[in-house]
Amino acid sequence: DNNNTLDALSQEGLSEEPVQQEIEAMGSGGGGGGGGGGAWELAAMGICAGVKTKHGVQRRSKKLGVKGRIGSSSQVGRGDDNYENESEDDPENVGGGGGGVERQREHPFIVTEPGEVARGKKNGLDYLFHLYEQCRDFLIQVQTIAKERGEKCPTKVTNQVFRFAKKAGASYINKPKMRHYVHCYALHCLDEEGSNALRRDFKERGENVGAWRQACYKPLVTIAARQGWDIDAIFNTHPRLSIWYVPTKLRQLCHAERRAAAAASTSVGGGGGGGGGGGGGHLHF
Amino acid sequence: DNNNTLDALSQEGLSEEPVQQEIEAMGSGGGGGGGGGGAWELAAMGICAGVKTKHGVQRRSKKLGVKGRIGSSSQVGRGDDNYENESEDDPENVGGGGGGVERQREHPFIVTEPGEVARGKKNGLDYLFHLYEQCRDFLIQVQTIAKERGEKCPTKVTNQVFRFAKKAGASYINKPKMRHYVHCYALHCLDEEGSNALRRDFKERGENVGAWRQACYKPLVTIAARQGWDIDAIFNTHPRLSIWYVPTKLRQLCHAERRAAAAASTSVGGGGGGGGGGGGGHLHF
DNA sequence: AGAAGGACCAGTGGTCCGTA
DNA sequence: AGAAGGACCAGTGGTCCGTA
Repeated sequence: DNNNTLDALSQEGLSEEPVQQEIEAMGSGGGGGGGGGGAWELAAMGICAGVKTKHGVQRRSKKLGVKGRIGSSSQVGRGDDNYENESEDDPENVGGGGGGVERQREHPFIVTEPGEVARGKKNGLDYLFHLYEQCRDFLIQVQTIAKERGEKCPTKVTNQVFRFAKKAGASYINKPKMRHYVHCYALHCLDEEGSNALRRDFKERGENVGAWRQACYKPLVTIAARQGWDIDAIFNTHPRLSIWYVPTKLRQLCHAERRAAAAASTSVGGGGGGGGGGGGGHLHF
Repeated sequence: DNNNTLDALSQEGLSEEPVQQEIEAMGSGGGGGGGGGGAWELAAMGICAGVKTKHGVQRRSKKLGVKGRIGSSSQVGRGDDNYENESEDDPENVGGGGGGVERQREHPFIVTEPGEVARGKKNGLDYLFHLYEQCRDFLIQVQTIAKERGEKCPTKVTNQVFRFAKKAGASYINKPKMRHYVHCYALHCLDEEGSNALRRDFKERGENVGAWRQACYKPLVTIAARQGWDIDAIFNTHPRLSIWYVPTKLRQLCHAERRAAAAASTSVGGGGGGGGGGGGGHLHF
């Protein structure tokens, strides 16, 4: 259990000070939750904020060689987080540039068994799945604020939620990453046993994260087959999964496999009915 | 009943030939339906297409003095409905222009009693509400196609549905109009008796459509008050209303009135609990 | 003045590809 | 080579305002 704490703190080198302002605006929200959490929660919620960040200084002064975006830059919002003090047309900033301050990124994921802590500059899969739970918490907070203000209330993890997470200091959460692994989290939600088995198998065989990620599709398609191929219903029915958009590729795989199954059953007997299923598999990934 | 047919045909002067292609791509879809329809349906579905349009000729050759849009114009989609043969930079088309071909619009709405047919170059409110039912039909068709193709399936009347309606020949359906009167349709769905009474009242007093439209907000807020102020739940719970986005202004009015009611009950007794309600009204439109 | 709707705009879902 | 994520882009929700 102490290991968990250590691992959580290994993230600390990348976390920013949480922006309290938005958090203050809302009631508690969180509530429910269920299992997990613990040390994760502490690091995530910025409660470890007392610990100084190693690279903390330069973070805000970077500028990252931004290319001139079209539009936007008008509405400033109520946040005071806008630091646009340099003229956009300053010829010194255009083109080459890049002051040399190295970009910070999250450590890459490795395939870990359930409960296993990643060593070195790596993150484990328990941590990955924990990020999804954190996003859920952020969504609940956004929903609470929206209801209080009588505004439209998101039912999914939207851009607005990612923005909120970032403002709350969870700079390690971003849309491309979360979308990339949604189906892995889905398998974890829908068949934790199966998900765990897959993790052990891929770890044992020394496969990388990309291979494990790819392998998560197939069992999901099998689950969908058992439930009438309705992957949207499967997501929407599950309390923790319902807040995530069904990934395009998973939807396509389910559709392709449904077609293949239908064609097979037609060319063989023609019986038609639903039920049963399972069997071979015509998946071409 | 014959009058209905006549009135439906009065729309015919503005309807375009339906584009069958997309319609062929899908199964029947429609189904359910319930009440109304009849002659409306015929005109709407383009079954009267045999009747020639008076202004049919110039329709497609207009060009309407389009200002140069940014972006788009790239992806052509699978439709063959793209008639971009004139160079965008043709100096003769830029600026002044306008060949003189007059723009066609739908006749304006007037306040009519239930069952009453609008005379002259006007449309009645039964026709307005019928447009909402038509949009529902178009949505169901879009959903059917999406499911067949294994694509994301809209639950609301989206831009995609409006585009589909237009391609299917229902050029008289457009987003700004439908959004403008959503709350009027909502009242019609949620309290048809009340809606009918309001129509009779406003007709009798010779009020115009804008005044009637404004007056539709208040009874809706009263309904919301009775149901715990959750206007989203009220929309989503109703089978025909659930496909429409809650109008911003209606949401704001419900929120403002909820605040006012809460403040009043606090300053008087402090009792707190939900229930009852009704009473005075602090609405400032 | 009253009303219909083309056209615009800020912010979305989705993910590529320059980066480390 | 494998992976994280800034940044982009087509199409969305929302509605203003030039038009009739």
